[in-house]
Amino acid sequence: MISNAKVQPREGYECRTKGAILDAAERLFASYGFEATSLRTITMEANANLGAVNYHFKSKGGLILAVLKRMFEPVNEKRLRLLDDLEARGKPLEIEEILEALFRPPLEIVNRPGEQNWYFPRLLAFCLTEPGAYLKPLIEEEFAQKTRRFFAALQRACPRLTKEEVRWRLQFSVGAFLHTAGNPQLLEITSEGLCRPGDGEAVLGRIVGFCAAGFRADITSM
Amino acid sequence: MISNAKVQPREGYECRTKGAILDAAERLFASYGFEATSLRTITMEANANLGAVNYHFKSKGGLILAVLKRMFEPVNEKRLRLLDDLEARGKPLEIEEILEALFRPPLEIVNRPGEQNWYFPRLLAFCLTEPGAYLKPLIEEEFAQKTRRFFAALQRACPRLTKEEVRWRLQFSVGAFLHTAGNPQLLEITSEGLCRPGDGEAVLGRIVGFCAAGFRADITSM
DNA sequence: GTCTATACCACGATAGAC
DNA sequence: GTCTATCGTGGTATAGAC
Repeated sequence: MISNAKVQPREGYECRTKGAILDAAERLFASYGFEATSLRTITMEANANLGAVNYHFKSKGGLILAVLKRMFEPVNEKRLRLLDDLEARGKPLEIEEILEALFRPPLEIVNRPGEQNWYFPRLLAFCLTEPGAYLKPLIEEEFAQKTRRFFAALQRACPRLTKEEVRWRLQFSVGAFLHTAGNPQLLEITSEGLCRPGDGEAVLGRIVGFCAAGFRADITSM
Repeated sequence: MISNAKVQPREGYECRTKGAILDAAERLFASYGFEATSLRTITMEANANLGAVNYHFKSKGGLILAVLKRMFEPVNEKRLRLLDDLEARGKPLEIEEILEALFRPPLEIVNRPGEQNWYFPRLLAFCLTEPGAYLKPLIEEEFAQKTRRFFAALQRACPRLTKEEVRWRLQFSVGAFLHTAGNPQLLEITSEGLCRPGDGEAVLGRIVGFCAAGFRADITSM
């Protein structure tokens, strides 16, 4: 309570440690997974001390959360920007356009050439099946809120469907996307080489087409 | 090499240990996840010794594999039996019928009343995003092979699509299913209570309808 | 406020006795 | 087949240096 001025790092100490840990963690998590990457490896790679993790991120779960958050923020921003652009035109949105705005940003990161970002939706898919409760705040903050606008846009694009029905189909679409983009190497195995996820643009077109058809369907069996 | 006869458990020692460990592991994995469940907890619950795990299953990964395999086998058998029944009728199969044969058995397990099997597709989804390589053999053996017949059936039901295109759409469908059935509690959060996955039959109808429409779509954007 | 050193306990694996 | 003892490594908590 006495002094919270002068919270700058002292001379010789910068807050570069925090960033270095984040960088190393992101790279290592992506290569070996959360569990297989130890804090000791991360801090060694980052030229930092083991205790610094606990100081900056409280726990390993906190570090994972910070890494994921830093990765997802720009993607979600881009998604909303694309949706803004669509809505700024003034005319009604096509289902395909909405889905493309939703799926293109993460796929673009994966297919950015020369970088090892293929793992991005993989982490996303992984964090959505992670049993630990420590990811819940991230999911709520970064996703539940952001997808709300896409949900609303889809409702407007599907006036014949109930709100509930639209939400179900959004759920199916996200699942189709994650399971495909999130496990490229798994897809190659199970499809026995038939599906090559390399060409992001083609994958995007396929998914969008598939899901849009699902949104347009009249489902009678209920 | 000398004697592999007489591999019966010694007097006072039975091989009930193996089964007890499997039972306890299945229950605990489902509740707390693979990582958060320790071998010590499992063996304590099973009234067995820590070392017994290593003896019977070689490693924790081996135990996980054995648990999953025991869970998935009856489901995959039922899937193929349903497909057999359809094909035995002699007339061409509808896309909806094939998808239902694929998705009903796992959903039935989840919705079996009075048992705590809600986690079944959860484990399935989890094991498909698990970074560790130790699940690959299971995936190949239990899934890649079994889905081959469903793939073939879908090809026959969609004569206008190329082999590759059918395989992509099967991938999307599986993703839609897993992401929905695999994380019921997550769905309730992100949909803000709008989607209640409780009624398995309704969910099945929705997913099947959604995916079947996707299979019927003419996707021009490629 | 930032970082270091260090100790602690739980975990998975293994070797060897019974 | 089963059990015990022990090892190396992991995440975490803390006291104290700068």
